[in-house]
Amino acid sequence: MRMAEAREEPVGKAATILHAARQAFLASGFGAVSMDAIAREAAVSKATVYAHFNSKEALFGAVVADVAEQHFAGFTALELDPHDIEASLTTIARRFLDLVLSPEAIAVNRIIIGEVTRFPALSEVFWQAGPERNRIQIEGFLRRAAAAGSLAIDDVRLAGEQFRSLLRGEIYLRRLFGLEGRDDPAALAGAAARAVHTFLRAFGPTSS
Amino acid sequence: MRMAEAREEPVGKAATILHAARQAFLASGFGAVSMDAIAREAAVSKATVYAHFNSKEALFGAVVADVAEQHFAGFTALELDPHDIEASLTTIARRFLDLVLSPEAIAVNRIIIGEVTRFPALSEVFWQAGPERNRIQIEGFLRRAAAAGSLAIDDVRLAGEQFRSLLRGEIYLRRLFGLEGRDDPAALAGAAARAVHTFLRAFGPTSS
DNA sequence: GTCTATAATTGGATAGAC
DNA sequence: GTCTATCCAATTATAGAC
Repeated sequence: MRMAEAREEPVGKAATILHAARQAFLASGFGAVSMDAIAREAAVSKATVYAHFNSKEALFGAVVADVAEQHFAGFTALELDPHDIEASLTTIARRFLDLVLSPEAIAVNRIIIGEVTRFPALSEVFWQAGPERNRIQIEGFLRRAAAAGSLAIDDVRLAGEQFRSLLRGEIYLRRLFGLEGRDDPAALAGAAARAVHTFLRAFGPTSS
Repeated sequence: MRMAEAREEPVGKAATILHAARQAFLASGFGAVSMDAIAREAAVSKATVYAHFNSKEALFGAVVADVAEQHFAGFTALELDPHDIEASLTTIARRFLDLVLSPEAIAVNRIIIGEVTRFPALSEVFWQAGPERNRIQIEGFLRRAAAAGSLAIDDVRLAGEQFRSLLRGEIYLRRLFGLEGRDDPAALAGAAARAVHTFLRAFGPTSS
């Protein structure tokens, strides 16, 4: 039985190459990064890169799968109290925004969107590993909250989609377009609060 | 005084080249398109392309500016009646979705997002020509509706942002990721109706 | 301005030694 | 598996004739 590999200091050439490729692709996209640059960054020869990954496309796919799997795995809403609706929604909101607005998530979104015509399959992989998981977690909570009488929801799927849409807001798009940098945590909390506020105006127990 | 140039059949080599480049870039992105391909498509030599545009980057920039300017120019909400709130919001909603979900808009979004690290300035150009215009039009209507007592809005800017976010919903993201094709108009109308419905639950005159 | 032909470079991928 | 050296195709950009 082995320990899990460290995240910061990759062990082995394959991990080193994957790590270097990840940095490079997330920073510059697919087209602007050369295999030479990746090999240089990983401090190995190009032949070694090809010994582990058959092509640039394959390496790119491995990076996307790696990022998606690792980055979105932790999102959960299981332990939240459906009776304390505002606090629970606010917690979900902050977790969601922390995740989707993180520089790494934005970078992955960018390259997948930009290369969707060249790698249509990657979108599907990413969507299942990322947004779908978030959706299921959030819908689970909304369902429990509706059952507890904390929310007046007919269509849980729709309400969940609208909640996530309110959360993303304009800031997510502006980040994708590179129009603003990293928010301070206070701004993020404010965005979460405004989305929760409006969501509760529409779906709160007293609204219908 | 000359007539405006026809849109379908570009007049002159420069326009022909721009047209061909537009088709190619929108279909495949920046990196996957070669100047050879553009010259071939435009039925001119590569030297002629370079006679009109100094570089591939410059040609790309011209395409983005052209698309942004032309595509978003027509969005307006000026003539809508703030007293017939549901109908007016629904009209805005359909126009907005028609625009932002159109294949051409999705394609432009994709290439700008994908190349944002290589062409940071293009995002700004596009944002001003597109989303900002939509925002201003929609806020103008919301302000009139709030003044008329048709909506209960404190912060017009926020309400407008949330309305647009509800409209984009999941479908906009799924389009960006290439996960679904062109909607039939009925589905689009349904998405508009659901967003308006929720918006009115939150901001309608009876809700607060 | 427009063409043909070509320069100059880059970049993905591999051969062969160790 | 790993390296050095190299091949080969594609691509941006330009020279020079008309």
